[in-house]
Amino acid sequence: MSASTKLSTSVKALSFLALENKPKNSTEIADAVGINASKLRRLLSLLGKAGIVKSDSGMLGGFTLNKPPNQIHLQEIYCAIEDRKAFYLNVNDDNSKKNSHSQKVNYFFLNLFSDIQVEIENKMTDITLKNILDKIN
Amino acid sequence: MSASTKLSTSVKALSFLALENKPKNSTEIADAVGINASKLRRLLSLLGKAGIVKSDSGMLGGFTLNKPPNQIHLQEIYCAIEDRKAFYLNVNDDNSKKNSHSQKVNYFFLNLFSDIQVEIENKMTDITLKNILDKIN
DNA sequence: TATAATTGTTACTGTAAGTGTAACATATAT
DNA sequence: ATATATGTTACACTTACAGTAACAATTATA
Repeated sequence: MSASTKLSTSVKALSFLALENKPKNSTEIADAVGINASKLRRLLSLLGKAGIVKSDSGMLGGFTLNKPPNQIHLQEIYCAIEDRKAFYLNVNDDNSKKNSHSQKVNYFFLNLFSDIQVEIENKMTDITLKNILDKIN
Repeated sequence: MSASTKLSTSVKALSFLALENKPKNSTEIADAVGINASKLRRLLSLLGKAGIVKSDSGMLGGFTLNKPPNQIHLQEIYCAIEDRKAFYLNVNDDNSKKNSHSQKVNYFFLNLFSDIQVEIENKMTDITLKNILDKIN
């Protein structure tokens, strides 16, 4: 899954949990979201480690939100599921010697891409799960 | 090659042409940029179709810039080498039924990603090859 | 005209990455 | 005990990608 697909899938799952407001197992969530249950558990496991969802094993187990939707920011969802910076953009610097022209162009783009990433992160920090729920209902 | 790598590779090649200011064949450019010549020709071919470089076959052939560096915008380089919108971000909408919750979340993200893309495009429209050359020298 | 050098495109091969599923150890309520 | 969860690993399958090579078409030059 691409980073952006992971993000939208996570939000689908989280908003489902927000609306249901009781423990839901991976099969139920997977059905609602339209994704394989095993794959979803891998995603929810990451969200759990970040403290966004709570999970319980056993017969009455399942997943629930670990905090209210207005305290869950898009940015933290992204950071939970992706180790790289938001929407990482890369340059090819394999063959560039020190101080070469190639390397300087690389630096230019790394700076540019870094600026873009900061803007994206700022945008995502301003959006909470509650914002999204309000908007789509 | 990822979209962002294609872009930086293209700029490396174009800035090499700008500095040399005479026809250069694919082997020379490829050596300077650190990429396979055949691969580079595929990229330059796209830049040629967009009118950014001029190419000539034959013994005295090669590639030259088709307009001055201050008239070559990052945005048009990107459009030449990539058919999709700048840094396309996708959502998974395979299993979403009409008006379903899933689909609404998809729409939310499509809008968000579209906003981000517009911002990136604006940023790239403001940057010319000459800007880059001035900055890195 | 023959030749050498070049672009533009296609094809191919090996490798890496991604997808979807299954399996199973661990945990827990009844 | 048993049934039902999660969390993680493994695996087969497919897709995508990278790098290279090959070659027709084009063009200057002897």
